[in-house]
Amino acid sequence: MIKKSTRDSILSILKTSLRINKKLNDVFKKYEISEQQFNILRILRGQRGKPSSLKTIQKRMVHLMSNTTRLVDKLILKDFVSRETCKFNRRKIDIFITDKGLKFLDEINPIIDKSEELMTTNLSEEEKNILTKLLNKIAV
Amino acid sequence: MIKKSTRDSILSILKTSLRINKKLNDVFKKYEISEQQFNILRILRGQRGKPSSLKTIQKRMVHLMSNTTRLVDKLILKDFVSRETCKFNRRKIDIFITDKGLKFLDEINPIIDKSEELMTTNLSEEEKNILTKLLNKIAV
DNA sequence: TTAATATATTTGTATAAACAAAAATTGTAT
DNA sequence: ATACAATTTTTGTTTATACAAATATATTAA
Repeated sequence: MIKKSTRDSILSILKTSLRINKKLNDVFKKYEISEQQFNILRILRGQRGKPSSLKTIQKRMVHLMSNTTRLVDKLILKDFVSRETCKFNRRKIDIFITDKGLKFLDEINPIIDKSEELMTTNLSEEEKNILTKLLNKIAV
Repeated sequence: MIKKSTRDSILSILKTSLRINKKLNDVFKKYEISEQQFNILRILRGQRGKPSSLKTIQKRMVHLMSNTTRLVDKLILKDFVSRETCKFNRRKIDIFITDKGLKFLDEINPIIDKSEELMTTNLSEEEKNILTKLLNKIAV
C-alpha cells in the first residue's frame, strides 16, 4: 500500500509543474515562441559566442528529446540563430545565437522572470531553498 | 533581477516533474498504456460503478485537455471502458470502467505505487509533507 | 411555440513529440 | 588500407496535443 504522503507529494509535483508551464506558456505564446525554442536560446546565450553542437544543446535541455534539429530549423527561420558545419569535425554543426536572438531574449527575459517571482510569491527565501533541496532528492 | 532561489526552485520543479514522468512512463510503456489513459481509468474506478461523463473526467484529469473523446476511444478498443449515451441527458455520455479495466488496474497499480515509493525513498514522511505544502503555495 | 443561449461532445486541422532508422563522418583495430 | 564500430545529425513515421469550429441536445425567455 502506497503512503499518502508519497502519493500526495508526487501528485503535487506533477500538478505544480503543469501550472507553472501553463503560466510560462502564456508568455511564450504572446511572443510567438515555444518553451523549448526559448530554452535553446538561453543555452546558446550561455555559451557567450562559443558555438554549440546539437549534442551539447540536447544534453542541457530540460526536455531531452530527439529532434532538436527541427527546433533549430524554426529558430533559424526567425533569424534567432545561425548554423554552419563545424570546421574540425564535419559530423558536428556549430550553432550560434544571433544579435536578433539576443535582443529577443533581452525583451522576453524580464517578463519570464517577473512571472516566476510572482508564482513563488507565497514562499520565503528559505522555503524556496528547502523546496529545491527536497526536490533534488526525488527520482534521482 | 530574478532571485536565484526563485529560478532554482522553479527549475527544480520542472526538472523533477520530467524525471518522475520518465520513470512512470517506463511502467506505462511496458503495459502499453499512456499516462492519460491510466489516469482516466483511475478516475472511473473512483466512481465505483457510477457513470462519468467526459466533462467530469476532464475536470479531474491532471492534464486538462480537449480531446478526452479520443482517449476514451482508445480505452474502448482495449475493452477497458464502455460508453453509452446518458438516458436522462442525451448530450452526455456515460462512461464506465469494465471488469477487464479493473483487472488491469489491479495489475499495474502496485507497480506504479512501488515506483513512486522508490522515487521518494530519500525523503522522510515529514519531508514529503513539507514538500507538498510548499508546492501547493506555488502558481496558485 | 419560437428563438436565443448554454451545455456536452465530436471532429478537423495544424503543430509538436517520441521513436527508430538512415546518412555522413570519424576513430580504432587488425 | 580495410573493415568495423562509434558519434553526430537528419529524416520518416506514428502518435499525441492544442485549438477552433461544428453538431446535437437541453434550457430559458419572450
